[in-house]
Order: sequence, then C-alpha cells, then structure tokens
Amino acid sequence: MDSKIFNLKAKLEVYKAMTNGGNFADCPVRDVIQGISGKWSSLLVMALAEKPYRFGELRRLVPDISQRMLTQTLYDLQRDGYVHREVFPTKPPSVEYSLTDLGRSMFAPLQMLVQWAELNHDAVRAARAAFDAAQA
Amino acid sequence: MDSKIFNLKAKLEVYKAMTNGGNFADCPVRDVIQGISGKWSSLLVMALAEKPYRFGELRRLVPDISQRMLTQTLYDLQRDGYVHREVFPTKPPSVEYSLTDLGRSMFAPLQMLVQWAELNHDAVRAARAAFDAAQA
DNA sequence: AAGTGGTGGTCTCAAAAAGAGACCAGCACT
DNA sequence: AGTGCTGGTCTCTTTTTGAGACCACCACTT
Repeated sequence: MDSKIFNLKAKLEVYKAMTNGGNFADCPVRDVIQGISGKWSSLLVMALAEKPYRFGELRRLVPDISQRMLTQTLYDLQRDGYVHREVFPTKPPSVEYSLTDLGRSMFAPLQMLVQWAELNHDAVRAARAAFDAAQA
Repeated sequence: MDSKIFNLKAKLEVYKAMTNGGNFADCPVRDVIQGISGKWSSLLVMALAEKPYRFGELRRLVPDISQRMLTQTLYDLQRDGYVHREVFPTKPPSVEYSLTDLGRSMFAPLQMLVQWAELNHDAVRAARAAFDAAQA
C-alpha cells in the first residue's frame, strides 16, 4: 500500500480544496457534491450515460422512482448543467433527456466510484452483517 | 474526445454491473452507492481521510451538522465498514473515529469526484445561474 | 361514437428523514 | 458549589420524499 503517498496527496490537494481554508460550511466542492449525492441523481446520470432516454423510458427503467422525484431530479440535473432536456413536437410531444458534455465529464469519476462499489459490495455487505450480528 | 471508447466501456462494464441484468431496483451497486451518497457521508469520510477525529472535533469541524445527524451518519458509516469507532477510557471518555482499510480504499475513487468538483464548480455554478436567468 | 392506452407532467396528502435544541451522567478544575 | 467538557439521547418541528389521483391531448381500437 502506498498509503503514505496517498494521504499526502489527499491532504495537499483534496482536503485543502474542500475545507476552503478551514471553512467546511461554505465550500464550493461541497456544493457540487451535494448536487449529485441525492438518492436518484447518480442513478439517472448512470442511465443517461448509456444513451439518451425519454421521460417514460426512465420511469420504466427505474421502477421504484416516483414520477414526482423523477421530474424533480431531472430538473435539478438540468439546472446544474449535467442534463439536456429537449422536447420533440410529436403527438403526443415526447421529451428526451441526455447528458451534456459537463455531465459526461462528471460521469468519468462517478464511474470510478461505481466500479469500486461493484468490486466491494461483498465487503460492505459482510461488514454490515457482522455489525448487525455484534449488536444483537 | 474518446467518447466512443468511453461509452463502450461504460456500457460493457458499468451499466451491466449496475443494471444487474436489466433490474435497476435490486442492484448491489446501488445499495453501496446509496450508503455513501447521503448528505453528510462523503463529507465525513473526506474529513476522516485526513486523520482520525473525535466526536466533538468533527462537530466543530462541520459546524452546520446537527449532533443527531453526526451520531447517525457515523453509525451508518461504521455499520458499512468504512469507519472504526474506538472509545478511550479517559475522563471523560473520548471516542475516536477513523477510516478502516475499506474506508480508505473507498476514498480513492471518491477523491476523483472531489477533484472533478474542485475543477468544475465554476461550470456548475455558471450553468445554474444561466438556467435560473432563463426561467425568470 | 366511445372506450383504451400512451405522452409528460402537476397536485395533494401521508410518511420518512433531517434540523433545533433541551437534557443527561460523570469527572476536573476553580 | 458552580462551570465546563465529554459523547451522546430524546422530543418537537420543519423539510424532503413517496404514493397515488388527476390532467389534456391524440391515436388506435371496438
């Protein structure tokens, strides 16, 4: 493990950036992270990274999202510049959502996290089970 | 841009993993991601990546977290195996929180996201401002 | 002609999560 | 005897989320 190098790098670059010089409360990094750390945000970004989807397609793709949260999460993602919304004058009008360049560039590091999750979900589940067993 | 290669890779590895074969609802990756996508989780992990902290130190470090949410978020992070909690028999007893190996390994990809946020928060804020201006 | 279904939403109301702040025991120091 | 620090829990209020009804419009079926 190169944890020494890792920690040094973390301290010098990341910590300094996120603390905003000792101020955790109004930190721009926090502002950005919170925009994508919602319950559905990352999931929708991951879906749209594959290809553009229409509203109803997304709803069917993610069966346990409420229509209300789908609307709102897409709205928020659009507002932050990750998602582009385009209405086609078909009948009935269809609405297509796609990732912007900013969204695609954000998906790159997000993908790292997803890959980590893919590799380590067994460890997480094991930790969870062990913890629950110890509590009982 | 190598967006073609990027998308292919995304489709083959990430999308397949997260869809769990077409099923977005019970996907282990989602389970893991949701555990770290809470409002305070990533922030606390980032803080603890720098060095271990005691409860009160974390509270002062993140002034706008309520004591209740600090307790609960640390509990959840401990349950998922990211954080180690150790009580020292001082008077009064002090409690130290630190990242486990799993927590440190998760911080690596999280750091990528933080670095992206650091580089792109201007773009996000600009998009937000433009969107709000267009709505008005 | 009257139903049926698909489009992308909004509106209302209930449930869950988060925030605010009081309270607690134990010990050190004054 | 009072004050402060430790790491919390408990209760109450506010915010966020979820569940589901409802909407207009049009195509297609019956």
